[in-house]
Amino acid sequence: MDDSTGTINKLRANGGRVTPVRRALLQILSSNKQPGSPRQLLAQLKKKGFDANKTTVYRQLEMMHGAGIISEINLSDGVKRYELADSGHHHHLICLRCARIDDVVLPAGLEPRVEIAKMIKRVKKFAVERHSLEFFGVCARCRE
Amino acid sequence: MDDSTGTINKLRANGGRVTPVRRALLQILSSNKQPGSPRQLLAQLKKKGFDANKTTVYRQLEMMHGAGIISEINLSDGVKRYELADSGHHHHLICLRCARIDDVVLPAGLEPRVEIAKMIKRVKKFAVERHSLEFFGVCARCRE
DNA sequence: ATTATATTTGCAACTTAGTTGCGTAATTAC
DNA sequence: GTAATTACGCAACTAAGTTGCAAATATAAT
Repeated sequence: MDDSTGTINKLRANGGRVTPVRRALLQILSSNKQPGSPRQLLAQLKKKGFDANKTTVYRQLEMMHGAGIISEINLSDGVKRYELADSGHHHHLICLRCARIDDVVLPAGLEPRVEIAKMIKRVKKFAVERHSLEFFGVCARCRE
Repeated sequence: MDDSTGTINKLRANGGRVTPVRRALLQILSSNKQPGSPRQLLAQLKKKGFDANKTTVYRQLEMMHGAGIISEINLSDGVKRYELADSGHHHHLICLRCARIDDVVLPAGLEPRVEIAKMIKRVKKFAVERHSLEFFGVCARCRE
């Protein structure tokens, strides 16, 4: 009963079957400290002994993303990254030197959700469903 | 003396030569209402009678981006888009139905730059250099 | 437990974005 | 106008991501 039990139930709830590859992928995602690219996740699967195929990984990620189990992150390098969705609403700090990705949770007052969404609806008649906010800069380690 | 004159000077200032392709690209970028992908920009070039090559377009965009003449936008579809940098700091509204991209300028109070950057430096020791904030939702036209 | 059904998987081939090396062409400086 | 340098076009390449289909396997029904 590790961290991935909850997400496995979510899988079942979405009519998905519980296969070894899926179980392993979820376990990997739940133990990863940083969002992983399909390529990295595939490598991690192989390290675990699964001779998985990239097609499978892409399909799993797509399915789990659609089911809201994982969320997708787009940085500037053209590679998608995935992390468990239940890690709470947060944003990312991307280090321009070492490429490390850290999380940051903004205090409610600074979170751009509510007020800005209202203003955009009023001025632009655009209904915001979600936003992405990423910060690029230099991390603590690289600044020393 | 159209809108692209200024950017052509920026080109010269950066040691760049003024070639027909560059002139045309800048003209296209300055008349585009939405950020354009390399593919779109190449198509626009061809429509103007330049039998340009995609390599050239990629190289131009990279160079102009490096020189700060244009800025790069990364959405969720794995395609980079470019717009003139001197259009002022703004964010994008991306319609999930029609894929149209609109701009929005946030009032100073709602702009996540200053306060959040300070807080991130304090708490995470991370020095923010730039941020990207995009809103995904449904545009006015598609909501009717 | 066994079987039937539907989903998942792996493979190979494909598409699209973007890159690299190099010879040719064009711009700028003289 | 000529030389030096930069930009261009082409072809070949890498890497991300997709698609069709046949074989494998998880689930549900017996």
